[in-house]
Amino acid sequence: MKLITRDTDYAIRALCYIMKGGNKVVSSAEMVSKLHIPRPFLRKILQVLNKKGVLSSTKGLGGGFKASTPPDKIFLVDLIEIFQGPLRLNECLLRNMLCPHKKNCCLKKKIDAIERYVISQVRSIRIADLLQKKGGRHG
Amino acid sequence: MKLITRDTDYAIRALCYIMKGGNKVVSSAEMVSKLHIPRPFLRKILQVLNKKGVLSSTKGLGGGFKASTPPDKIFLVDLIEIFQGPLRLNECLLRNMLCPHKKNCCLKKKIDAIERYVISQVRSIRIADLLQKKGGRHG
DNA sequence: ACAAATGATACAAATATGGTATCATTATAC
DNA sequence: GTATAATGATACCATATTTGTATCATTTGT
Repeated sequence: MKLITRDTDYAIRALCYIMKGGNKVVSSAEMVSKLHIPRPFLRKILQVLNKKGVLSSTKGLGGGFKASTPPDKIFLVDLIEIFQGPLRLNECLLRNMLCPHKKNCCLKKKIDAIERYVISQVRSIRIADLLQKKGGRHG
Repeated sequence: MKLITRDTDYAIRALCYIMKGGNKVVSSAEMVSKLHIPRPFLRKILQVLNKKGVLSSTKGLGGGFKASTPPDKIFLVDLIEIFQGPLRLNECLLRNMLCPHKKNCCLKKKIDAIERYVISQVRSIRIADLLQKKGGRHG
């Protein structure tokens, strides 16, 4: 089970790279060569971040991406939800129908509690927290 | 992202069913009809639980499965690991090689902390805890 | 006009999940 | 000892998700 899938991870790396460069416009080509992410895949990810308003893009020669949100306003949970959908540990479903004992299933209750904790944690982690020199994510 | 996959969930249901019946020998056919789990899938799951020593089986007419471990000695984390492998939230891998900044990646550290919490929680949940009349999992 | 960049979108490979199918083996009842 | 009811072993398959690839259109700076 992965809390973070590869696209989310790549998105984090790209955002950190852009932020560390002082949020100047960075082309996908530069990020590909520095971060070693497959080019078409990274481009797709950047386009998603653009559409979601995390990044803004400029086309044409000298174009690229910059952040449209400061790094202390971008939370890990947001990126997870963009690329992986709502963060849920608890998909206790029988086929298509819901479990008939859903209401008072005590396992569900316990997992819900774990889920709430995990969400509260990833909600507290900001891109800004990942920019320290030690412990960076530059490649 | 699912903390518990369907096979783990079915395994829990089967174990609870057996335990609630006082740990008498129960056939897979009975559990299929009572728990509404696809027969070949449940059989496969029961065979795994047998091999792992959680259940013991008897063949032939009147045969079936009973628990070989009391319900307060079977932990959720064990079942998760049997069916889903080691519980890891943190599969921060670049292709096949490890991330070069693994050592002091601060995102990894944060996720590790979350992971430790989740593991401690699922380690604390026993089958016995899921057997209360209210909040049961009988179907 | 050309080149360098992104936008949009469709396709594809690899893996994980959820499930089937079949035949062999064992044990009980008669 | 044979029929039957059960599990054991194992191979196969369908679907969804993840992780990409490929292509062409559009925009912009020189």
